[in-house]
Amino acid sequence: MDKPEWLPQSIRGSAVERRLSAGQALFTSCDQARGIYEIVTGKVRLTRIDPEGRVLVLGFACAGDTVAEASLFSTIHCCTAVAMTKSVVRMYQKASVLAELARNPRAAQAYAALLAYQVMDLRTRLERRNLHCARDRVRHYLASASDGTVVLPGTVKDLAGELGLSHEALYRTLGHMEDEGEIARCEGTIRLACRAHHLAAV
Amino acid sequence: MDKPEWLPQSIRGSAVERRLSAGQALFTSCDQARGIYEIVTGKVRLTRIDPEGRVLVLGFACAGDTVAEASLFSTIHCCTAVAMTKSVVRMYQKASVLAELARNPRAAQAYAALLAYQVMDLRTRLERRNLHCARDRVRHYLASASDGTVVLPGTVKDLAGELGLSHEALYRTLGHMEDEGEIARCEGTIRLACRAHHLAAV
DNA sequence: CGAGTGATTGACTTAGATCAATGACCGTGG
DNA sequence: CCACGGTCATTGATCTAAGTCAATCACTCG
Repeated sequence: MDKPEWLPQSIRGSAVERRLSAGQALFTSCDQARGIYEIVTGKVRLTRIDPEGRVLVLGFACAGDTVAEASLFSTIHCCTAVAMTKSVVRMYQKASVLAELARNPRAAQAYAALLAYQVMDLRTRLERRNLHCARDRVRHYLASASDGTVVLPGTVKDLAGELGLSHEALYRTLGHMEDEGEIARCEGTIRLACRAHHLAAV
Repeated sequence: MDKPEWLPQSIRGSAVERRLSAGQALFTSCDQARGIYEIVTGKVRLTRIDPEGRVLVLGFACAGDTVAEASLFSTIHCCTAVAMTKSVVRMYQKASVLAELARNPRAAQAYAALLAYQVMDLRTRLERRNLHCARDRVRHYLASASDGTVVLPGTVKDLAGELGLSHEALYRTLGHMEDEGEIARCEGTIRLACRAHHLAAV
């Protein structure tokens, strides 16, 4: 889910490559956690399926990202990873990563920093779920974009899962926000209109 | 938020103690993160206030727990910690903790494990927010109790914040579940009724 | 003994879930 | 090369669970 700078070159050699076709699962919820994965090429979607059958999007991993970092200390995976496109991944055995972390304090600290970042990110997402109005959730999501432009990592439907909205509700909300000039959409990207323009439209 | 077994005895000495009265803030959102805190006695509530002014309960820390572990890699706190009762806390300077982690691989690994656990916990909470029906969220929350009995760490109102419900909705839901025999409540604890009994009531 | 807060219940309103239908697009296999 | 099945994007209509406003009672803390 984030840059694997913390993975020292030294254990790269022990990794096993695996290729996936679009739609193929890398691992699914409750599978044995055998190690962590680095995405070499392609894109992987992380999800959980709730008891109701609803999809919770946990995130996306692109080339260079690692997934299942937190599974290092767990025997099973708690989410499902599915390749969105034809992808190549590298698996690092749990044992060798743990050994490396024990040996290399710099790597251990970088790994801890990565996890700390994820904790903060998850808290932000939890905070977003606390907003009751669909539009506020979208605004909160867009607020993370420093330059006012967000490139959607997945489909709009995926975004709906991430925001905890039905896809219909999200389509409508985006539509309204566009009508009112608050945002502009174009090919999988959303641009926040400058404040002045938006205020003018209201 | 969790047991500080990872805090090596060696840096305990450098800690600074501070005492708080009930309702007093240990730190608030956007404060400079100076270190991590261990709760010696008392109880602390971690919250975030969303843009709407709504309270998101991030968790509670009791004697022995540490808070703000993830702030070790951040310059500011992203949440607010308020003492729920008269409390005593110990602060460990950021620099000395980081130095210790760099020196002591065992501590670093334990710290990483703690963060990994938090990541999984947060994902579970996010998953809970994906449930749309109040009752399902309550069930999901209670499901984490292995023995079917949950001792509420805070007030029912706090639980409402944790579950992302208005307190009224939660009171009503708990009331209905109790009426139907699905749960039993007593002095801040909730007991899941045995399945047979519940089914009989329906 | 008031002030403040939690717990609880009632009445009303609404945002969003749900069900449903349509058009666009895409990869695939005959 | 094209028909077909699948998914995404979009919009409409309907319904309901939960939010909001409001009032009351119990309790605790100076």
